[in-house]
Parts: sequence; C-alpha cells; structure tokens
Amino acid sequence: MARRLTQRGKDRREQLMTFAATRFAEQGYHPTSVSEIVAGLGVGKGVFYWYFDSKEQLFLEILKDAQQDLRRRQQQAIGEEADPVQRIVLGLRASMAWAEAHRDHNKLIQFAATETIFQTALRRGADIAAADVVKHVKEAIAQGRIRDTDPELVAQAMVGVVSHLTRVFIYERGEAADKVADDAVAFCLEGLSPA
Amino acid sequence: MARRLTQRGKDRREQLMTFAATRFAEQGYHPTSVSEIVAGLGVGKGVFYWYFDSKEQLFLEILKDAQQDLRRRQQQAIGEEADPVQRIVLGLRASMAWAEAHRDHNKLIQFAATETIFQTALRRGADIAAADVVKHVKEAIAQGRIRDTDPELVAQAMVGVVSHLTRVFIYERGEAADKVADDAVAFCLEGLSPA
DNA sequence: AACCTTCTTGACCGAATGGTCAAGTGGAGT
DNA sequence: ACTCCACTTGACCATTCGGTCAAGAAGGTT
Repeated sequence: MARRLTQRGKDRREQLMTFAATRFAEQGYHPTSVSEIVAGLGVGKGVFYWYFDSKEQLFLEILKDAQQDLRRRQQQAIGEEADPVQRIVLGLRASMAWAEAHRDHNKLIQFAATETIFQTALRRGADIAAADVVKHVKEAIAQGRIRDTDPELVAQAMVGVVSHLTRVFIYERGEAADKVADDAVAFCLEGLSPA
Repeated sequence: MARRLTQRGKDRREQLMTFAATRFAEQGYHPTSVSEIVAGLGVGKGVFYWYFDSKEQLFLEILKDAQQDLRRRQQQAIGEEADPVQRIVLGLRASMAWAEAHRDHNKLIQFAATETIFQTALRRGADIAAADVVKHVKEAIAQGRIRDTDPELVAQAMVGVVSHLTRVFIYERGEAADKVADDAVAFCLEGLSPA
C-alpha cells in the first residue's frame, strides 16, 4: 500500500482506525465487519480499501500503535529516575494509568494474545516491554534491593498482576486506576508476606 | 435440547466436544466453522445439530466443563490440608498442573475472557474459583500468617500471576509446570522483597 | 417379524462476509 | 480554464456461514 496521503487522507485514515478500534473492543474482531465500519462512518466500502489492504492489516496497524503508545507513556513516566525499584514502580503505575485511559486499545492487546494470527505481531511489542522491566530488575538485584531470582520471571509475573487486576478491578468493577495501582505495587513488592 | 441419549449418543457428543475444543483452541472460535467440525469427524452436519442447539451453546458447554474440571482438580489437591497458606499454595500448583495438562481448555477460558458474549458465563465460574481463594486468604490473615490487605485483591493478583506465567513459560516456552509453579509460589509469597 | 426411538445424511436456505472495480468527484496547482 | 490525482462511490462477486429438514439407517424390544 504505502500511498501518498494528503491531510484529508490522514484524517480519514485516523478516523477509520479510531472507529474500528472501538468496534473491535466492543464486539470483537471477527464479529465486526468491514461493512459495519464504513457504514458507521457513512462512507462507501472503497474508502476502507483505499487506506488498508485488509481488515487484518488494519488490526495489526492499530495494535502496533497501541503498543508504541503504551511504551512511550511508560518511558516518559520513568523519566530520569535513578532508583531501579522506583523505575519498576513508575512503569507499573504508568501501565495502569494507560490502561484506564485507553480501554479500547488495551482490550485489543488482550484479544490479540488469544488469536494465533496476531500472536507473533503482539509478541514483538511484548518482548520489548518485558525487556525494559527485566533491565530494571537486573539492576535492582545487582544492588541487592530485591530478591535474587530469575529477572525474566518476576518481570512477567508483574505483567500478569497488572493486566489481570486491570481487567477485574478497573474494567469490570470501575475502580480508580490509582487505587488499584497502589495495591498492585504493594503486592509486587511484598507478595503476601506479613509486614 | 436435553435429549435422552444412549451410550452411542453420549460418545458422539463427547467426541464432538473434544474435537471442537482442539479446533477452537488452535484457530479460535469464530474461524472454526460447524462444517469444519463435522467434516473433521466425517459425519453429516445434522449430527452437530442433533446434539447441540448452536455453535455458541457448544462453546458454553465446553467452557462449563473446563471450569468444573479445574475446580475439582484444585479441591482434590487441597484435600484436608489445615494450613490456609498451604491451601493457597496447593491450589495454585494445581492450577498450573491442570493448565499444562489441558492446554486446549485453558486457552478457551482465556479466549472467553475477551469475548463479550462469553464473559458472563465465564465470570460465573471465575467468581466461584476466586471465592475459594478469598476464603483461604481471609483465614490466613486472621491467623496473622500473611499481610493484612484486601483479600479479594490478592486473590485476583495471584490468578493474574498464574495465568500469565502459564501462558508465557509453559505454553510459549515449553517449560515444566512444576518449575514454573515453584517460582510463581515464591513470587506470590514474597514478591520482590529481599530474603 | 414388525415397530419405535435414536441417530445420521446431505442437499438446501437466506444472509452474511471480505474484497474488487469501473466510474465518478473535488480540491489544489498551473 | 484545465489538468491531475488523491479520494469516493456502491453495485457486484465468489464464497462461506450457521442452521434446517425431509428422508432414511441402525439398533433395541416385543
């Protein structure tokens, strides 16, 4: 594809991606048809295929944008923080804040994890994100700030905590991301161990 | 539906559910057609609709069985154990062992969490499972064995740890459930805190 | 044997689906 | 005013989907 786009074109493209993302998040990827997307925007079907090769490519595009945006947000939250443990905490809080603000995109990421076609694309982004955390964990271990265990494992464990708590407490029960993030941080730092 | 089934009928039904479960797990619910399921078993389409009202009902049936089986396995692993913390640990290990042995069913549970249509059905089972853990957590807190925090939250956090580590380390990287379970238990009990 | 119920067949249905394309429209540059 | 090309249209296509149903086969009971 890779067309030359005018401003008008860029706007249309973004409009399609935004609208499709909400539909995908609401009713799922497969149940959302291309006809439905273009109808929702009041345009002809050809518009869709002018900007995207296929429905699948559109989804991948949205997914990539979402992952990039999340990572940007995390890095910018961490900023110049020197303490590795604090960097972990900041990244974790940023993830939850992002998930609260971008439900649609976050749901698509969760969905992509269950669909074979999208798993490889998803993993590219997920691996990058995990690598960031692993780096901080290693540094914290080297400084004796945290327990000496497999960095990869605790990094993934934290991802599991964040994503599941987000789903249950923020999405299903409508709790505030800040509050849930506090609890998630406490759990990751101390687990169940008594004070 | 609720037909009277002979042994032959019960076998056929089970055959359909088993085969459909592997297909659903492999390629997803929507991309798997009823025609494909019956073709895979070498039978006519009418056979499917003799045993099930719809594709959706079949999925819900498989889902319900999977959740029941998992719970049974957990309870039987816990047995008569008196120590609440130990009960949590045993349940957690049982979840991972089950997930390793029943990849297909576990994937369907993960998929169901992303599809609006199946979320309510899934939650019925998930709430029951969570309630079990919450009970143990409350008891452990009362005994001063673990930190005094929201029992619901730590229960869900542990679910998040288990399900994500299962996906990444057992499914994607083929590690042994025992080993991963050891690490998951350690993380849940102590978090990142130094020994 | 006849008979009843469980089970099986596969052609068929209407309603989608993702994707194409010849024919246009309209705004910017000259 | 004319040209150019980014954009838009919507009828159309092959294919597939979930689901139905009249017709019969298979097996047990009497």
